[in-house]
This record gives sequence, structure tokens and C-alpha cells, in this order.
Amino acid sequence: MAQQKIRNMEEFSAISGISRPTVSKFFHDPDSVRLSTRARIEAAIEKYDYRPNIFAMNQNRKLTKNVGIVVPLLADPYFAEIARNLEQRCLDAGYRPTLFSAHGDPDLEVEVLDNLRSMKPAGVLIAPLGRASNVRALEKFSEDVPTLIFDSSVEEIGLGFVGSDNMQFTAHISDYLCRTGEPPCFFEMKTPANPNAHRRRQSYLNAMEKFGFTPQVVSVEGEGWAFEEIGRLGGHKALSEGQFSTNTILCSNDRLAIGLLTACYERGIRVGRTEGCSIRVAGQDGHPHSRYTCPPLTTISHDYDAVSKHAADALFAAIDGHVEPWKSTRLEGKLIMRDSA
Amino acid sequence: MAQQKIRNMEEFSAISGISRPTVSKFFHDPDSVRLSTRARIEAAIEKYDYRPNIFAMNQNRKLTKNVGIVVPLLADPYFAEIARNLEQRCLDAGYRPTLFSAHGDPDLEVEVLDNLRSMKPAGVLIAPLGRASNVRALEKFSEDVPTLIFDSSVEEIGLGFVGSDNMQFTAHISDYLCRTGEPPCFFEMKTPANPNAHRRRQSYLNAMEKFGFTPQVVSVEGEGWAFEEIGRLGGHKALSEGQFSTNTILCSNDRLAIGLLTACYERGIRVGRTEGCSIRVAGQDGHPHSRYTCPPLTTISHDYDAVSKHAADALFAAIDGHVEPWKSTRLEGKLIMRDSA
DNA sequence: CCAATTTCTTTACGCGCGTAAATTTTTTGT
DNA sequence: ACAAAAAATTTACGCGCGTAAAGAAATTGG
Repeated sequence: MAQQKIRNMEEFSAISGISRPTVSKFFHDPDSVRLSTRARIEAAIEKYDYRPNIFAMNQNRKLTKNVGIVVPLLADPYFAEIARNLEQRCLDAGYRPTLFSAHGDPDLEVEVLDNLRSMKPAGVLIAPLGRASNVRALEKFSEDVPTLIFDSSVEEIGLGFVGSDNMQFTAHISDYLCRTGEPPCFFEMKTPANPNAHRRRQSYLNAMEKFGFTPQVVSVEGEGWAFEEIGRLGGHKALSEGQFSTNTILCSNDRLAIGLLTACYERGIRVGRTEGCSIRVAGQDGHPHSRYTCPPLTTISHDYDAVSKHAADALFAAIDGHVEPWKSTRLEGKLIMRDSA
Repeated sequence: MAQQKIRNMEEFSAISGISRPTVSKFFHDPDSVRLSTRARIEAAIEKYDYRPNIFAMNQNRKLTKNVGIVVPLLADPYFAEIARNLEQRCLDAGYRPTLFSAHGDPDLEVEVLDNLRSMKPAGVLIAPLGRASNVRALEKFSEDVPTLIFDSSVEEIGLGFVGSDNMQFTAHISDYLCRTGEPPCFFEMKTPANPNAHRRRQSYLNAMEKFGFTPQVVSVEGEGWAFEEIGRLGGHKALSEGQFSTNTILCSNDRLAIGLLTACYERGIRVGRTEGCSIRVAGQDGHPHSRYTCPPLTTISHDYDAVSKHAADALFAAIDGHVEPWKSTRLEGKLIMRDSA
């Protein structure tokens, strides 16, 4: 296939019989050249396996095809999953996605942004750390680079926000829990990493009021992103002190619920809705792991596909010049009933 | 701080009072210039917030500072964790790491390699998909780019291999299980994604022979990387058909064990080593999630830190020109005793 | 078949930086 | 303080491609 090494576009254009500017145009957008020349170029690419030097390309192009995808913690399978989804969409749309994780560290998040800048990306999809984020840095960044915020909204920054409707999440699952047993207590972190948590608490309070029940929020100590451990330790404390006034616990998120389940296990408390179980536990997020907890976790799941599709499409539209006012899109989740509640 | 926008190294050198070649040299290696000039340059950087254009840099440099980190599945927290570790080491060593995931797909793995090539990386750290990997493509790649294989060895490819000592893993935990209760059965996938699985099975067989017990391997159906689901379904089948001859099950990896635990739960089988429990389950890998299963999973853990350190150091040494013959480094794991076995 | 339009070719310059060679300046050792 | 060594400067070219302008060629429509 490769008869001779092509070193640059000059050589390639010579051997393919097409002028270099036309070849350059082709690589910028294959549809911008006549069908017959496109075919000739593509045949030559196939034959000589030539690819333009991306560094030289990006140096002069005002807009690269790079897209940054930034998540707060890649070790969290929820973010890994949505990042994978976004990555695929970028690829399909002809962009070059690059994955970044802040690893739960606000300073690293700023560093990532700095790094990203030097890549002159066409756009960036970012799920901010949340409360700990350097909002000023984010805002400044979004002024220079088309930026779409997803998962966790901070302010009216960037092109817009796409995420889940946390109010609906909690309303829906609270409703379910109230109808099928004792009204839930709400289990959360005192200082949550993520502003979604506040919406969820508020929605819980609303739901309880609607049903005429007395709400009870248990807020546990703990900083950072080790939610399982925070849930486990907080769970132990709350359980030993009898802080839960009912037999049903709605957790602010699935990872907290997973930790709570572990605490329950360690205390010999049977969780579930069947006979012999003393409490019910539910989560929120539809975490990839929630299916495999013991008992499997009842939760309300993000619509991963819809969130990533909306986010990616909104970014691509903006890159293509379709200016739109800042908009917040919040998608509904769906209840996944399992054994835990 | 920023009085005036610096557009390129020319302007920067003018305003900082240092010639451009020296500035260029500085950015290549700050230690290569006199301390006093280094200080002046760094002061100017601070003052004008200048950063060289990475595309222009990488275009001419024969060796970039890019390092690729490739894992088979980023959605697996084990890989996410080790990737994070490697990423940090690259950063600390002055490289620019970029994360890639094959998402369990051999074709994507080849695409990633292709993509990586165009980045002209100084080196690549890759955990191959394993059995499904296109070994030829990997080999060809490793001839062009300094490549260090980690986690899962395929052949004597690249600079070397760094991973865990799977024989030791299984020997150690088998030993533990044999000494503390009934000898284990071995629970694995019939067609494992990863060659480590074969070593583990073999080591299990060896251990059983050493103890004079009859080994029993239960190999379950299932393709791909959804190990939990494969473990759950295979667990149901094996349990319903009474395929386990003892009350102890050693799983080929933690994710399989997690699925098996779920199957046990769903069948009402109590897992653990305390009274009232009918079977013991152990895993292998020290998966980040293993602490939070119910019961918490007894496992033998990779030495994440040591593996990533050895892998990164070996790559950096090779990049720095320290040629060494191909070498396989396998690090021991340590037993983590929890409630499941 | 010819004019209008589209597409391609030729020519040329610039991007921001790496890097080499020759020269000048600064530092080092004694 | 002086010669040797080290470091910085000046000058100049190249990397691979984007891109603009002007003209030539191919395509289209009637």
C-alpha cells in the first residue's frame, strides 16, 4: 500500500496530482471540493496513507478541531460514562476530543483550563467541580473559548447549561417513596461538592410538604469527593444516634447511598422493601454501579444519552456560528426500581 | 499583571531583554540557562503571562513532551485510578499527558494508536485490551514510538512491561483461603478479555495442588467488558446448578466478584465468614469499589503506586536515552482481608 | 456552442518557533 | 588579573501548512 513515504502536503499534492491549496482545502472540509477531485485525493490518501501534520495545521488555523471534555473526577464511573458518550459524539461530528479530569481538585481544574487554552480548542464541554470551582477562572475562560457547562451549573456562564432536572429527580423519587412506604428522610453531605445537592434537598422539602409529612434532613460531615466513605461514616453515626425518624432514607446521590448501604451491612441492618428488612434506601443518579449493590439500589437515573446529546449539539451549533442566548436545559430522569426501596 | 499582550516569543524576548534563542532554550529546559537569566525570564513570564505556542513548538521539535496514556476502559475505576496516577507522574516529570480509552473496543484501540501517532509523543504508556488487541498494530506502533506496556502483557513488545505478579496474587489469596476455611473454587470468564486471567487460573491450580486439594474451575460465558453482569449471570447459573463444590469462591477479578455477590444476594445466599453465612467470596485486584460491597470484598490488591511508578520511570528513562533490554517487571500485591472471605 | 460560473492551479507570503553557526559577552579558575 | 570556558546574542534558515490573489481550466446552463 505504502510505496513511498510522503513527508508533507507538498509531496502528497505532487503525487496525487492535485494542487496543495486544494488538498489543504480538502482536509479542512472534504465537501468543499469537487466530487471527482475528492475521490482522487481520497484514493491517494488510501494509497500513501498520508495525514497532514496536526501541529502545522493547528498553528495557522484560527479555529482548531479540538474539543476539550472536562470532568471533575474521572474515577467516578458516572463521569467516565458521560465523558465516553461525549467523546463519541465529538468524534462522530469530526472533532478531536481530549479528556481531562480535575481529579476533585480546584487548582487542577484551573490548570486544566490553562492547558486547554493552549490547545486553541474550537469548544469545550465542562462539568465543573461545583462549589469549589474557581468561578472567575471559569468565566474568564468561557469568554475566550466557546464553553458549554454540563452536569453541574455554577452561574450563567458560557454558551449554556445542560444537565438533569434535579428538582424533578427528587420530586419523582420522593413521590415514589412516599406512596410505597414510610416517608423518606434525606441523607446528604453538609457541604456538598456540587450545587445539584441543594436543589435536591429543596425538592425533597417541597415533596414532603406536599404530602403533609415532616421532612428530616440528615447532613453528614466530610469534604472532598470520597462520597462512599463519607456516606459510610456518616451512615454509621446517624444510625448509631438514631437520627433517622422513619425507615426510609433517600440519599442525595448514589455514591452516598452506596456508602450508607455498606454502613448498614456493617451494622447488621437489612436493607430492602421485603420482609425481614428494616430500612429502605434509595439513591439518585443512576450510577453505573447501582445495579450491583446488595441490595441493588433503587435510584432515579440521569438520561445519559439525552444529556450528552443536548450538550454536544449545543456546543457544535455554537461553534458553527449559531448564536443563541444563554440557556439552561434540564432533562428529566427516570425511576429505576430495584430491591433497596 | 498583564500590561500588554505578548503575541509570540519574539515580542516576549524583546520585552524580557533576553534573546529569542535563549528564551527558546529556556522553555525546552529551564536548567539549561544561567540562573540569573532564568530568573529574569521567569519574572517576565509571571509579569506578562506568556506561554509559547505549543503547536509551533511541537512542529519543529523532533521529540515533543507529549505522553499518551491508553487504557482499555476508562469507565472501570481500576483503570481510571491507575491512569490518574500515571497522569500525575507525567506532569511531575514535565510531560504533557493525554488520556485515551479504547472503551473495550479493539478497533477503537487501533484508532487511538493512530491518533497518538499524529501527536508525535515522546512516549506512550499503554494497558492493552489484551486478547482482543490488534497485536500487529501495537507492535508496529511500538517500533515508531517508545512504548511501555502495563497492566496486561501481550508479547515482548515495546520497551518493557510493568504489571502485577498475577501468579503471586492468586497464590497468596488461595493460600489464605485454604488456611482459613474450605479450599476455593475458581470463578472466571471462559474467554477472558485479559491474559492475566490465565495466569491466575494456573496459579490457582498450582496452589490447590500444593495443598493437595482438588481444584475446581467454573468458567462462565460472556464476552466483553461488562464483568459485573457476566459475573452476576454466570453466578446465578453456577449457583442454581450447584457447580461450586466448596463453600469458597475465588473470583478471577473483583468486578466478577461484585457481580457474583449480587447474584448471591438475589438468591438469598449470605456471603461472609461469620456465622449464618453459607459461602465465602474473594476477588482479585483491589478494585476501588471493593471496600463498599456488601459484604466488603476480601481481595488482593495491586500496588497501584508502585506499578505506576515503575511504569512511568521506565518510560522516562527510555525517553532520556537509557536503553535497556526488554524487561518484564511484576510487582506483588497485598492481601486485603474484609468480611466476604 | 458560447458565456457565465465554479473549481483548480500557480505563486507567494506568513505563522511561531527550533536550531545552527559565528560572534560577543559574561563567568570561572587560578 | 588574565586566559579559558561557558553562556548569551545576532543572524538566518527551515518546518508544514493556512491562506490570499490572479489567472487557467473545467463545468454548467440555455
